[in-house]
Amino acid sequence: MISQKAKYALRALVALAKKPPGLPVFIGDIAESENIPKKFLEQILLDLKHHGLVASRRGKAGGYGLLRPADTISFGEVLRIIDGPIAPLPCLSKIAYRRCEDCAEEASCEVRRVFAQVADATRAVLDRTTIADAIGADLPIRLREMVA
Amino acid sequence: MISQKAKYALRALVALAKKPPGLPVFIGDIAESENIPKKFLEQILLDLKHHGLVASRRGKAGGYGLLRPADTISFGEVLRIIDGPIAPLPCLSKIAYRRCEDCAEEASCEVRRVFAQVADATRAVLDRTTIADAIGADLPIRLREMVA
DNA sequence: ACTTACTCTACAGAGCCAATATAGTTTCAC
DNA sequence: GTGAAACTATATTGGCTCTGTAGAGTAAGT
Repeated sequence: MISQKAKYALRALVALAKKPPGLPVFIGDIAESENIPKKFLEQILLDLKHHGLVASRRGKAGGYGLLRPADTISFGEVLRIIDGPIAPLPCLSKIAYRRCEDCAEEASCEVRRVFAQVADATRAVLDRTTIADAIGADLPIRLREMVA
Repeated sequence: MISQKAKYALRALVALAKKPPGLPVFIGDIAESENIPKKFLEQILLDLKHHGLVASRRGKAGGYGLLRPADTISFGEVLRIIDGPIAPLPCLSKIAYRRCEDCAEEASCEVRRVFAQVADATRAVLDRTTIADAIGADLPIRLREMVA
């Protein structure tokens, strides 16, 4: 299960990507149209800003906008910012690897072997799908590459 | 991330499957060999028993054993018992569907569309892989069927 | 100046997770 | 039958995360 916060973040990015680029959008507008608590969304957008996904302008004509093209922002990147590692086990994470200290040997761990498959399958979707893909009608994503 | 509890449950089932069927195994033995807190493992096995995966015998020559053949117990089934729904969003769960009340229309939700792909890919692995598969060397699982 | 809106820190209630505690109950060996 | 070993069951704990809320502050335009 992804967190509510991650879901909000993705919905907000999708909403931003649908607007003409360049024009900043008010937090309040996104919050209202997407049904997200405004103060909570402020935190989320701030977080995304610190990671370079969006930019903001203050003042009366301020607001938020995408800093990078929508087709360069993957779902996986957003999830990692908001929720942390995508891997189902800490010993399978690429960005935050941690050994399972209760597990004898990693190489022979049957559970790990199976979840490695899950992690690969999940990453195949999340790291290849961008905000732009989500808006376009070209889903479902071809999964053939991951089988190779 | 799956819970520690689910990881313990899977490791315990794998350990049981490695033993000759019919002979009950002590909780204490599994706890020690798998490095699982014994009292915690008691809860977990009890839970699995209530769901019909394992059986127990009390008394001096008691212990736990698999109630069903290892090749009929999938990882997905265990995860659903211990951790609940596998789906990344409540509105994508088959066993515990719940509408996202903050989401306008389900059919047009871009986030949902993407995570439906994730859910399919995840289920393809977890529901096809059994405890017996995990022990055998026949991984990786062929993913071709899910592309079809 | 004044309004609007973004920025940032702090915090709080709820619920979940992992584990422990405690008190039984059953079975079998002897 | 007595006792030890082992399973059964419930309750509780401490810590943590999740989902927000509050409020003071800062910047930009008019």
